[in-house]
Amino acid sequence: MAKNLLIVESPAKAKTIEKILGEDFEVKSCYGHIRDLEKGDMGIDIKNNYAPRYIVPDDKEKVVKELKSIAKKSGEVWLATDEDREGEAISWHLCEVLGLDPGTTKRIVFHEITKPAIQSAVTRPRTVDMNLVNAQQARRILDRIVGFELSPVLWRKMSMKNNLSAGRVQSVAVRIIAEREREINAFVPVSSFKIEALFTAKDVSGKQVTFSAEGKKQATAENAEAFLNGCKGADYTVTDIQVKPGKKTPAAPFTTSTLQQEASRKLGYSVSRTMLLAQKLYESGKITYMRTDSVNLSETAMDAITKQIGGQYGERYIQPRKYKNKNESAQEAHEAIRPTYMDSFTVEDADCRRLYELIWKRTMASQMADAELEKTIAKIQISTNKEELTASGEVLKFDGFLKVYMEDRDEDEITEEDGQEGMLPPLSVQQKVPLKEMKAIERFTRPQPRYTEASLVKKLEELGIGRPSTYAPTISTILKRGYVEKRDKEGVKRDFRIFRLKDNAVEKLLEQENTGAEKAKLFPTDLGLVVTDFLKQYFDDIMDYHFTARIEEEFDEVAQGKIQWNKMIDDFYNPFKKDVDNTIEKAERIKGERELGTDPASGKKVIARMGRYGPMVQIGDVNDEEKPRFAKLKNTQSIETISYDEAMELFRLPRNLGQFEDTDVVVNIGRFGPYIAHDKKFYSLGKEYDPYSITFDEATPIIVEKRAAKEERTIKIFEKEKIQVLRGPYGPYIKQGLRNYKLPKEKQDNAADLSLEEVKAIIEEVKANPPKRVPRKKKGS
DNA sequence: CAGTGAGCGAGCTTCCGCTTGACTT
Repeated sequence: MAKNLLIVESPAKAKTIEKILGEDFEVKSCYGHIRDLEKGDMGIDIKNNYAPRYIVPDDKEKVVKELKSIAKKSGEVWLATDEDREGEAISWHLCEVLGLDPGTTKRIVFHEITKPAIQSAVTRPRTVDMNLVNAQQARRILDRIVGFELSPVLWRKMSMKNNLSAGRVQSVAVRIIAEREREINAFVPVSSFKIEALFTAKDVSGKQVTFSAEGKKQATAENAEAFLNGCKGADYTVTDIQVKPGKKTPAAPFTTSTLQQEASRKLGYSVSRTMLLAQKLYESGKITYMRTDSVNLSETAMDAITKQIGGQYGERYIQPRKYKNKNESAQEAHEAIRPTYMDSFTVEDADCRRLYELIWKRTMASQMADAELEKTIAKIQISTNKEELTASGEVLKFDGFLKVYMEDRDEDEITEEDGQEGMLPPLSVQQKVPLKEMKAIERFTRPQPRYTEASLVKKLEELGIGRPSTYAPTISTILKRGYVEKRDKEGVKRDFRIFRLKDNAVEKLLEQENTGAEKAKLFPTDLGLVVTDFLKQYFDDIMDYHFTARIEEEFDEVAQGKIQWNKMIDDFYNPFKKDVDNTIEKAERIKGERELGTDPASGKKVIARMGRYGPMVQIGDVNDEEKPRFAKLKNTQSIETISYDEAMELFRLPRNLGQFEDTDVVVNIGRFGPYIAHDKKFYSLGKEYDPYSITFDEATPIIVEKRAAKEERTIKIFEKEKIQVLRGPYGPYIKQGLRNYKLPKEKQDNAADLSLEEVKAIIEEVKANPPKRVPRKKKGS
């Protein structure tokens, strides 16, 4: 009898399942979605109730062809795609493509790749849930409409020629970054004074040790100084000691987003790097599936984990726990990310190994006992006034899960108290403690930190925007479009005041700290800011942080069969399309203009704005008789923050340094950075030169040197035909216009002897058989 | 490669969500 064909989404999964199911089944993978909306005309027949037009994309034809031929030879076809909206749709598309009846074809689901789960699934097949499929179609069609209607609006209204884009997910992601940047720009730090006293006491072994206590924060320098003066000559007495037990609880096993966050915090991996390494671990059978929003662990996994904990650390460390998802939008088609085998430790590649160890530890910790603490709080009375000081200490009584793993926190979650609590020496009530010194230290409030890739993912997940499979690609998209940049920012020095009480005298000190430094953070570009403002102005609902959550509710209703998907889309489309048409008709071109002041020389306005080639400053108006002056912003500058003085500085270019060999030497910044123009030729300036200050005497040697270097590279020139034979890093080559042509091996040695005819023949030859290139990827990765 | 800063308007770009693949300067 012919084997049955079982189709799953992932090939690695197919292999495992085939082993479990044995002889009766051949298990194949469809590699995710096999059909998508056609690109032309949105792929949707709007007038015909939004009927979708599906095609099999080029890169899926091979898979579909193979599945068709196997299906033909097989007994029954079983569909075992993931149990979520997308998985259900994939099953339906498979029916359509393979000519199966969705009403009778067997559909099975499981949340974990374990023998019992799969064997029991096979005993309870169902059929494709068309309501769920329709919810997916609605999701797909809405995203297509939003993306393919909004993007062209940007093409029309932006002067920049880049292939701009907008969408339900990416545009909100950019908005998050943009708004954080503006919060930071608008932030005014407020200072206050933290009171910190150092005392001495004997520890258990009788040795004198120092411990610290805190007082009430003082709002102003005057208050702080007065407080310290008020403590002169005081005695300090312990009045109360409280000892409280405390505990710490382990974090849930990893999902895609929490793995990305921890790998970023602990290992410094970018989101896409984490996914690449996790993919490798998954393919080599080391971990379970890495694109998941579930924190659930299978029964078999729980057994293996507790067994491992018991063997390695002892029974006391075991505490089995079931975790529940907080996230409402979670679809939980898979397990949490965990090692497939808890007793497996060999991972070859070092980067993979670090990620694997992180996953292993987190998984172990999730089933381990709480850490037990003892927290001590001592109150210390000041004899000269009513205020009191508080000393607190923490002692770990039982390490529990901390033996293995402790989750890191993001910057914005770290409070002032963190890291303060050390050990306290044994103290008793009525004990007098001698003061070493007391300080009032000025501290400033801080704005929220900029987002890292991983903290952006966290935010998106909280808002229910995007899915585990799209977090990394979304970040790539907004970086690639130039809406956002990932970079460091240097901090600035800031003075802060300290008052110190020591030996009954108060003195004032001034110290410096570094503030505002950022590493590998996401910054919006001017393009990102301007596009966000525009979309918010005209498409407020799409840009709303809760838009996705709201339509998800409607998709759920479609999935429950409460509403028709085309009705839902129709309700969305009509008002949306009106907004699109209205915007195209009425909205001005996007300029992001900002007035900076008046140019004293001409009396004309100085403005910063978006130009065709990016952010720029301009003196005068295009409608003036005299043409306006233009200058490009530097990479680190922004329309929003550039000052008048900085703008005027930019107009110092181009600078004419004087005459060399009877022609002008001009310094400017062009498309490819700073350069010297001389005698109709261009010479790039290296980083070591500043175009604003380079002198004539520095510039001329550069011209001479670069000219000589170029001559050395030139083998032969056919002036009339504008063809050059040049010496490059990979050997001699021919250059005609913008294109380069590689010389065939046998002609490389005597390139200088080439005739015009030979050169032309080579060009024709290369043109006829162009060297194969790596195909351009559609999405950044 | 390097002036520009808007627009002739040929024909093109673009979305989100599933999955992995692969050959060349």
